[in-house]
Amino acid sequence: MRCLPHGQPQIIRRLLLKVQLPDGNEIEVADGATALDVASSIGSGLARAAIAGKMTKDDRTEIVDLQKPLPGDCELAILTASDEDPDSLYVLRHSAAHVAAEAICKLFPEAKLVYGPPVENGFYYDIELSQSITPEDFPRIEAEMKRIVQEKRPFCRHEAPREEAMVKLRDEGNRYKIDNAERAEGDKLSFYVTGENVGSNFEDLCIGPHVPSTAVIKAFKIRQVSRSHYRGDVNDTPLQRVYGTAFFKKDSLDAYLTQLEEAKKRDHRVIGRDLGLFVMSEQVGAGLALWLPKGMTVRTQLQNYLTDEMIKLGYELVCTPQIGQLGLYRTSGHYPYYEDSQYPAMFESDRGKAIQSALQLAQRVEADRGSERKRGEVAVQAMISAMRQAWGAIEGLRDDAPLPDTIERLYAALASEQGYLLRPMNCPHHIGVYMAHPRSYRDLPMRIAEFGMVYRWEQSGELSGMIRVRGFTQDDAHLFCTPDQLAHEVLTTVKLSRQVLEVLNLYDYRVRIGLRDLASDKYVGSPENWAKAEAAIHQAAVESGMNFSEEKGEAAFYGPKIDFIVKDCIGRSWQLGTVQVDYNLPERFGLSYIGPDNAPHVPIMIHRAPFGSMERFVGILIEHFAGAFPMWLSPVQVAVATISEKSEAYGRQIYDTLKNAGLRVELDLSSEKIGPKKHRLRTAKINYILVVGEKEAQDNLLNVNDRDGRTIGNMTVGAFIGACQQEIVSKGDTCVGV
RNA sequence: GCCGACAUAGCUCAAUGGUAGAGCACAGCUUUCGUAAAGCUGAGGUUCAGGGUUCGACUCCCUGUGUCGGCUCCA
Repeated sequence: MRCLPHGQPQIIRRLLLKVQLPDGNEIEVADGATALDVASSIGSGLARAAIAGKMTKDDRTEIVDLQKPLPGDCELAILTASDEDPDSLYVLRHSAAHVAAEAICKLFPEAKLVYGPPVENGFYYDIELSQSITPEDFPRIEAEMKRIVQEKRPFCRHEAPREEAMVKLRDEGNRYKIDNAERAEGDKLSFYVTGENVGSNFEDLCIGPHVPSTAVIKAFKIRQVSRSHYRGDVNDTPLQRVYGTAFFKKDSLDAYLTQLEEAKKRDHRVIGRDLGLFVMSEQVGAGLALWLPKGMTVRTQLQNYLTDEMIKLGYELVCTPQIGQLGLYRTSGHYPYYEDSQYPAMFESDRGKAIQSALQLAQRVEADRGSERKRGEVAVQAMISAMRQAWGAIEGLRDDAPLPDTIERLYAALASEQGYLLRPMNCPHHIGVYMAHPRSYRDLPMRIAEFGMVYRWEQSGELSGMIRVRGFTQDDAHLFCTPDQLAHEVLTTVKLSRQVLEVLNLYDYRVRIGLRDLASDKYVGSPENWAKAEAAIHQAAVESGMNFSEEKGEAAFYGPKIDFIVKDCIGRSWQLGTVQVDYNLPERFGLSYIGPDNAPHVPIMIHRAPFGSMERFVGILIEHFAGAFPMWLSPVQVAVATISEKSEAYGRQIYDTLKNAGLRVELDLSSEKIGPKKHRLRTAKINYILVVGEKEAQDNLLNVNDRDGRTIGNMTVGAFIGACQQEIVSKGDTCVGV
């Protein structure tokens, strides 16, 4: 028994901690025990495999170092060196980031470390370094990392009181670390040394946790280097961001890298070109897709499907133009608030065009400094005086005013100029449809739909194939309803959105409720309206039974929304379908219906687009199916390939029969051998390839092959057509077989 | 928009300041072929556009356009 200094027997208040394990068992360990102690008490094998603990106490879960004493009774899971466990990988990759940073610092002594977190599929480290790191440097970095790993150095945590630590950081003089430390919470700061030798081994300010030793980091790869800015601020210091990944096992790394290679082959930009689905033309303009006939076939099938479903649900189709008067968008709030995100307005009068030009010049000059700015200001003044001579003075505009005032006056002058805007959204036009007649509550809900093309001036760096474009087609509809009808209509639209994803086998989506950010001023409408709209959206999400996350600041400017988000083949997330509840635009446009009380009421609008954008949706779909569309969507469903010229007549006869049966069919009479012919047709992702030669002609049969290389067998034409029709109706089942 | 890289035949890529080339695809011919690539021949180029340096530019410099990877943004 330990004794107190006074020699009195110690009264032991607490000897044991209760630790609940994932299997439900509870074990007791000594006070001060660590996750490693718990692992050891369960088994030495587990202790060897352990890399961290996942501890829950007071409903808070955190991942902790193996060596950290447990704070009291808790739940604890031991994280082991498993590539299957995202938590284990998270810790591993955090540690790998430290090793990468050490390697980079050794090779580039000038490098200043900024921030190096684990991310979804690996880690990155932001570094300030004037010299560019290039892919040619990656093998050197990896070799240096390998050396560090082979030294089997432990990760050792050190804590210091905040003030003491800050002194040390200031001595080091790395502004980023000082900044990070200042933003860290708590009265202590922690550091991790990669090794046992404080002072000589690599050390980084870090909250942890880390794996016990570099030896655990068995498989890693530096993959990419790119640019970023400190704290994401483009005006702050430019940094180099080195991306890497790490796994516990080499096989897992290899599998991951192979998967990335495979994913690249699914890229819709490559498949879209190879299969002749769409092109992007430099002559037409960035972000403006040209749908080729085969791509348009896919799109038309999707549109027909959705249209049929909408008609069943009581929607009606409308068609509206792609531009509209500026006044419309002033009322809606799109113009000039979102001016930067729109194609420039087309002003009608010379005066309007001149003011627009002067404003654009003034805005550009405002960003300049020094003599360049002085020259610019002179040019702006010259434009203004020329305008005065031509059309008279612009109200409030003085020659000697500072540039910001001039910009404000030009803006004000532009506000009364007439012109047109390429529409960024369809809703104002659909509101025009609503306003075509007086409406009664008996007309509601009114559901109007249009595959409407809209144009947005996306930043040039954002454009990406069909997935992020400047001109796109929304499968847009607007529902106008009474408050009583709202909940039911929102729920129905949510169901429709899920239905279209799932009919295409797209189950891997997440649902996000976008709410208003109270701190932002980008929203229109009253807090009461917002509260009602957000409640309606929330209720629909709950009733639909989906898992969802709620995110502030993701609402549309007129209302909250439910977004369906999917990933492309290289892991980027994109919004597809959306459902939005809007109390505000009806108010802004003064919409009304006559209620049963014979008084006017303001309807509520629902904006919804299950595909979102046809361009983006088809892009994602190309990647999802790797170009091998289910038969109902395929641009070419069947190919007839003749063995030789001797079978040409029979081939033509089969082709005509299939075409008359409504199948999309291609005839290949070329003089190649059947091997290369099949190869070409399979590469074109045609669902079924019918080989026809003298034998088939004699027996009046088809030799049916699929695009995966399987020979299905011989069938009669009638049986084949029947199976195809069945497969088309099923929207995804395989029905052709013998 | 910012940072960086890139732009050569339809596609993938060569050509280091001195006559722009290959494979695949395409066209013609030969072959009439039985299930993952037959042979020969041919055509195809304002080397993204415009300007500059140079005796001479695909190559070096500037500007613009576009593409890619990030950042930032996405009503």
